[in-house]
Amino acid sequence: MRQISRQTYHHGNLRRAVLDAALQAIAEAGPAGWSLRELARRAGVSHAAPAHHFGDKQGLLTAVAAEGFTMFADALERVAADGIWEVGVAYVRFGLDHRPYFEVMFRPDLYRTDDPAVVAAHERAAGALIAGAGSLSPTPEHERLAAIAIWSLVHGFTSLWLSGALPESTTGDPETLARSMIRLVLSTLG
Amino acid sequence: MRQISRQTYHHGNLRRAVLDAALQAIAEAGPAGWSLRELARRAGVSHAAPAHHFGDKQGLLTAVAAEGFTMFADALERVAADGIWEVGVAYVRFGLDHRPYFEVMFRPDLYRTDDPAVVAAHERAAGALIAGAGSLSPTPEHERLAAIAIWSLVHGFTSLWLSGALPESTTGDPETLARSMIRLVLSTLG
DNA sequence: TGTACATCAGTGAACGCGCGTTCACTGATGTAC
DNA sequence: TGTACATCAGTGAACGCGCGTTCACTGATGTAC
Repeated sequence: MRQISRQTYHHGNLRRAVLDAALQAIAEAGPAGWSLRELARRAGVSHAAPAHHFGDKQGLLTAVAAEGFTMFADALERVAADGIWEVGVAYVRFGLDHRPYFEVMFRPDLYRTDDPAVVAAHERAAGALIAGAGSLSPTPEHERLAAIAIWSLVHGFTSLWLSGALPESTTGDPETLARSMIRLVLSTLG
Repeated sequence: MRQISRQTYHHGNLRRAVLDAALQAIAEAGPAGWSLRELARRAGVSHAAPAHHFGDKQGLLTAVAAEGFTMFADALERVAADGIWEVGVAYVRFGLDHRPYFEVMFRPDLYRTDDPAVVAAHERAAGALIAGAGSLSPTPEHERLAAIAIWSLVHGFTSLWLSGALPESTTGDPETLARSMIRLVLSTLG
C-alpha cells in the first residue's frame, strides 16, 4: 500500500485524487465552473500535475465519463434479469446518486466520445436497456419504439428532477415517485 | 427605423445584436464555450458594450432564458386546445427548433431563476402542460402522475436526441418518431 | 545484500494571453425654450 | 424653425488576474548486476 498521507515525494494516487477533486468540483459548480489549476489546488498538488495525467480538461472529463458509464452499465446489468421495470428504476437512481457523473455523461461536447473505454461502457449500458425493453414487445417495430419511450421517460424524469424543474408540490422521495410513474406507463406498454 | 448598417455612433439595436450573437455562440460551443469579449467581437461592437446592457454573463443568459420560456409558453399555449398529444409534440419541436434556448432554459445554474420575466413565462409553460395532462385523468393523483410522465417523456426524448445519445439506427425525422412514441404511451395512459 | 543507474511521477518558476472591470470620454438623440 | 443642453448608449485604453503551457529540475522507485 502506498502512502495516503502525502509524506513522500510521489503522491501514489494522484490520478484518483484529481478525479475525486473533479467530481467534487462538478457537484459544486457544474462541469464548466472550474479550471485545471483550481483542481490542482483542491487536490493539494502542483498545478502542472493534472495535465501530466490527463493532458487537458477534455481528457479529464473523458476519464470521468468512462468511469461513469462503467458504473452505469454495472448498475443496469445488475438488475437486468429483474425486467425492464427495475432497469428503469436503476437508471433514475444512478442519476440521483451520481449526479456529477450523470452531468458529464450526457453532454458529449465535453469529452471525447470515441474514447475506447467510453465506447465500450456506453454500449454495455445501451444493451441492458434495449434487452429489457425487448421483453415486453410483440413486434420489432413496437419493441424499438417501446425502448425509446422507456429510455426517454426515465432520462427525462432524472434530468428534470436534477435541474429542479419539477414543481415544488412534487415532494417526497424521487425514487418512489419514479416507481409510480414507471408503473403507470408500463401497465399499458407491456 | 434606426439604422442597421452601423454607420452611426449609436448602434440602435445593440441589445438584440448581442443576444443573437450569444444564441449563435451557444449553438456552436454550448453556453459555456465563450466569453463576453468574444461575443462583442462577433457582434462587432466594443468589448464593454455587452456588460453595459447585461451586467455579466449570467445577466445575458437570464435574458436568453426569459426569451426562450416566452417563446416556449407561446408554442405550448398555441396548441393547448388540441389536447395533450399536440402539446407533447410541440414540446419536442420547440427543443429541436430552438436548441440554444433549450440548452439554457433547463440549466438553472446558468441564470437567475428568480428573474420576473423568467418566472412568469415559466409558469405559463408549466400551466399549459399540466392543463393538458388533466384532460386525460380520472383522479387527481393519477393526473399528477400522468402529467409528470408525459413531461418526462417528451423532455427525455428531446434531451437524448439533442445530445445524440439515441442509436444511429434511429434515423428519420425526429418529430415523426416523437409522434409515434407519444401515441404509443398515450394509447394506454388516457 | 549492496551498489549503480534508468525511469518517470511530480515540482515550481516563468511565459504570454485573454479575460472582466474600470473609467474618462465621445457623440447621437430627444427635449426645452 | 433654430439653438442650447441634458441624457445616455457606446467607446477604447489601461489595469490586474488567473489561466494553460513550457521546461529544467527533483527525488522516489524498480531493476540489473
